[in-house]
Amino acid sequence: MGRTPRGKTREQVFAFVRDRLLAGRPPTVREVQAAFGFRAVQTARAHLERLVEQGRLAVDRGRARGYRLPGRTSDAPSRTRLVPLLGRVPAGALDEAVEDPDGYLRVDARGAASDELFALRVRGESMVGAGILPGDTVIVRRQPTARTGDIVVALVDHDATVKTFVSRGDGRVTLRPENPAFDPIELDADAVVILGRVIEVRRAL
Amino acid sequence: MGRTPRGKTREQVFAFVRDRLLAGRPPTVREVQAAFGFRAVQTARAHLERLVEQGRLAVDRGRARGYRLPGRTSDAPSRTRLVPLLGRVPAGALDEAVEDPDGYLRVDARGAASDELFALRVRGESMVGAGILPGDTVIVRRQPTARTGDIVVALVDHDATVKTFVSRGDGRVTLRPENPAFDPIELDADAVVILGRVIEVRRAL
DNA sequence: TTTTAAAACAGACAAATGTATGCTATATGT
DNA sequence: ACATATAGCATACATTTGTCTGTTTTAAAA
Repeated sequence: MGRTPRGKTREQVFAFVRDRLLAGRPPTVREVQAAFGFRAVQTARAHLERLVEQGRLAVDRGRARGYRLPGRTSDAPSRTRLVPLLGRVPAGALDEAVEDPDGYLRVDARGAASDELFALRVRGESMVGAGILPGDTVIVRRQPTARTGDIVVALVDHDATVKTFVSRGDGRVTLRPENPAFDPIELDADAVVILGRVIEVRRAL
Repeated sequence: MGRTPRGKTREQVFAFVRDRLLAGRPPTVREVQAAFGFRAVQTARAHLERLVEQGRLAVDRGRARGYRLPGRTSDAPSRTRLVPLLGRVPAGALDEAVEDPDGYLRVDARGAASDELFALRVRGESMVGAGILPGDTVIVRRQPTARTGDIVVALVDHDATVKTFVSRGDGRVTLRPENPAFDPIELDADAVVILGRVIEVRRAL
């Protein structure tokens, strides 16, 4: 009946579908219909199809709950990955820890594949000088080596720890805390076990 | 034909469904069937139902793509919102700035609606003591008031700044930098313009 | 005002999808 | 070796869901 002003309902439909998709629960056409009280399925479908025409939604034709967010828009974070948040990393069993995570974070992946990333809660104050506080979450890219100055997650005494990596010329490396109250850890270069490099820090307040 | 060892296929089915759910694309029974090459729909369904019995999956009965991860909301980023990243906030025109963002971040919203949040790049070193460094991104929940100890975004001299909010008893408030090299800002309580409270800090390395 | 396109409604059909029943084969424990 | 629960197969059916055709109403443009 053309009741609402032009395009207004459409915006609300888009917001509804987008939120459902971001929540991981794609809606059916009839769920959109019900959400807006349309008395005809086709009303909901017309809105959805128009959004597809505009490129604001994508769709798997013929599939139930087939509407999607378009793969890559310039506005939206194009490639977000789900990254496992690990409670602890017992003695090198990284792969096993990844299989049973405490949860998942959504991370804007900049070139890294999903299985290359994991997240970890920071314990202790050894990195406060670098702006990494206890309870912060660090997102780590798995890699066995590092460069001087990288902040890395390394295995020390069967526990994962966050430190600044410093390669020295004499075949030894230093894991440097960024807190004068802590002492640097020195190891043989071939004895240090690096789990990965910290690529992002997050803190909820 | 009972080919695979007990429970082994089930694990793989669970991993498959879990990954699909985390990716926001719940599978149908027949998609599970196809993914594992089962020749009968019921084979896939039996696995899924068993996982539901075990409590490892939940299900919306009768709904297409109705399998879900059980309640543990920590497992799935249940409500992620797209939050506008603002380049600058010129003199209070927050609504206009939100209309023309530099981009979007995906944020796990804990109760906050999408239009209540925005993100901002931090300039200056005034908050390094709180682990907020220049270039960090702060995610802000829009609110006009704050409590003592909150880290807020406030308008000072027509520019947005991040400071710790301290309410004093005498009708004045202090915006406190967390860096001894900076001086606190004192204002009348009714003169301070608070744009919102910082709820998350992110730093890309 | 007239015209036009968008918004909404109504009913129907077909495909996708969840569900059920009965059967066979095999791994596993006793 | 035997019993048994599990894994898997085949087929059918009911519901959900995507899709289509046609009509009516109304906001916005001409």
